[in-house]
Amino acid sequence: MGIEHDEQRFTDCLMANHGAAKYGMQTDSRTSAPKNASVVQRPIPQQPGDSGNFAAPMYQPNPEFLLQQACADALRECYGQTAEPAQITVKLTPKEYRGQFTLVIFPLLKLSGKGPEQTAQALGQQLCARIPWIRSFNIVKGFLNLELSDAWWLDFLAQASADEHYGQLPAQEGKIVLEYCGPNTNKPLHLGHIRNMLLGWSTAELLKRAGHEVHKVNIYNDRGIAICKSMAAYKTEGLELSPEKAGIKGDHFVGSYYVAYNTIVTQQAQPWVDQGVERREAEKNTAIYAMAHDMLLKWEAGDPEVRKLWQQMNNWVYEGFKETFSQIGVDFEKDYFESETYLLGKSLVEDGVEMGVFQRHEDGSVRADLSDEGLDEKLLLRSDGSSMYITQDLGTAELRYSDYEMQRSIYVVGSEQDYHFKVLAVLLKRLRKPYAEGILHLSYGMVDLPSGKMKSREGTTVDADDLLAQMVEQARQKTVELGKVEHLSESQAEELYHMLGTAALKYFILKVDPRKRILFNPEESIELQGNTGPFIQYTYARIRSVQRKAAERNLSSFFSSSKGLGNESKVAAPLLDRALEDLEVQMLSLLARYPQVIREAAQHYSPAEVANYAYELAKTYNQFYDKLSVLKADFEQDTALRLSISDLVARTIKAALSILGIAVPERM
RNA sequence: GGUCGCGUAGCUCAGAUGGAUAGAGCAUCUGCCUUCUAAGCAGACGGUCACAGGUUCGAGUCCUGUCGCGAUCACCA
Repeated sequence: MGIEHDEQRFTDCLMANHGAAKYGMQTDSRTSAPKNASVVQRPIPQQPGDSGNFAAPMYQPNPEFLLQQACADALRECYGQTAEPAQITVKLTPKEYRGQFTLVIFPLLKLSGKGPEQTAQALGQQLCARIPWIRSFNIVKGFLNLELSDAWWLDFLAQASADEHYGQLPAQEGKIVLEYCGPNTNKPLHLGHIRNMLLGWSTAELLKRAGHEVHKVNIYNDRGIAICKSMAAYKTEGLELSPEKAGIKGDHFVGSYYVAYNTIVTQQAQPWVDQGVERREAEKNTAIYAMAHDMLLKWEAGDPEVRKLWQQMNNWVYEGFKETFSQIGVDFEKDYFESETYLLGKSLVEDGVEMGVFQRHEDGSVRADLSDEGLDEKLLLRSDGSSMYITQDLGTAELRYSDYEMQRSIYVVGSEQDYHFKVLAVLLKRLRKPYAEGILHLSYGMVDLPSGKMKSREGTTVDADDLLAQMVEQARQKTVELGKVEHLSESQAEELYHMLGTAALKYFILKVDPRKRILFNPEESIELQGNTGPFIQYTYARIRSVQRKAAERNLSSFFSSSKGLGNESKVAAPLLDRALEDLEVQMLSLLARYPQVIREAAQHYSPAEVANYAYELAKTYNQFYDKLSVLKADFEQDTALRLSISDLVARTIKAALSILGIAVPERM
């Protein structure tokens, strides 16, 4: 029996609706392997995307669900009461109690009509008697703690080991387009973009693991007054330099002119300010503002000279961004440019006017009255007919739908734009666009410095390239300090520093709930110990080291991940002539949760949940490693079992971290 | 002012259908490398879960109000 049968079996467990078999495999004793696991034969086809009570069909054993079912049945038999399985609360048992799953009894008292102790006792006995894979139960107050049999856990280990893509959920229907990054092209990327990119990229990966088809796209805000300011400053300073000549990365090069513009405009505006004119108004009187504004108008008119300069400066920026993307490890399937969508946006606004859902005012401006939605009146086209930020987004949405016909569009954009995306969704709905319903703003909190918000005009931003380089350098210092570079070639060492440095940064940012703000203190370096990326990487490297030694000594494991389960006679786990250790069970039950973690994290669009799980896994493994020797266990069998557990831990760590864009080293 | 979001240990964070004694890491202190990688493990210290009511057998979690912080409501993007 191969993998497919195993999958089928557990699908059956979930879908079956009568008989003892529905609770899963049958076993003959608590330490032996399942003897007749393949007896259950009820091929019920599982439709992809068919959710039912589960958002995703799961092939792994899902004890929580099985226990809910079983408890509902037990209630019927003990008290003649019917309860919805979904409404029965099954929780993971806290470590300080015996068992892995806990049935909360309190809500069932109305049904039983008995006290908590009595009800728990009755249900516990009923469950234990009927379900072979429940080994024992104990009652603490109103909580019924259940301990699963060792056979259950060994069977789980057998299946998960055989599954090369453990944790990959079955395919779901409907395409998703996920937009992230969305930079302006007048300055380099900063820490805020880093959070955006990490979140966007890893959410996309997470959704893929949850079975979705995801397309990552970028949108460049490549036109408008901002880039014209850089252009004006560049022209003012003589059009002579280039990134090559100056020896500066393209985006930084262009960004330096944006800074130069601000310096010049401040100087030029000073006389007016001295006379009491407000700074913003004063700046409009300056020569350099006039130049930038003139360029904006010429750009719209298609003036060849302005367009050429614009294209050149943008290209420099794209070259620079490309390098940063590659450093941080993010990618895009397709790029969108505001300059290519704003006209389409304008025409959509005109459509809206014709449909009567938008109003053209006397001054020529077009607005949408959204007051009946609890929003304000929104300006869509200025009185001079030029487009707005929102106009461009309308066009981009339309173009994107013609490219992908996606079911869901996810926009990874900061929470300061919550209002903007509310408006966008309403506008598209008014235009009766089929994709309006699928708009989802994945809103995240901003990154704060101890001094407050980052402001590019005040030069308080943390530059993305600088920060990455700093992290790599920090990893290098730490590694050298620990004396771990001896066996590495120079290029291997460099690769390791990059791996560790970016991991520290990525984990630091991704472990936080996306909705929350992050406080970043440039004075304090990002940790490399404790709850960090390198800690988890270290755990992986540690396991790999054990595995290398095991291979040298020709030690075999219970289940080999690469070979699968082989032929049918080997499907049953070897007999284990002892009970599992607590830490072994703890490790296995944690591993068994992985697919569920993926499913829930994907539902919440929260890579942070994956990050926290990976940490828990690594932390628990280190305890396991400390207390239970793998290679020097008393019996060969213990070594074999622990090698199998270690292997699954390593693979699961690797898989979970890969969702976060974190690579794992073989040694560190 | 309207709307939305957030207040958990000295600091940074977990605690997503309401469940047991609110958990980690950092920092401070104490142990553990002649045995699988000490970027580790074990332990100590540290909490009116902003405040006040309410719902419930049970509230950090749900509801109402108050306070504090932030965002947003532009012919900016």
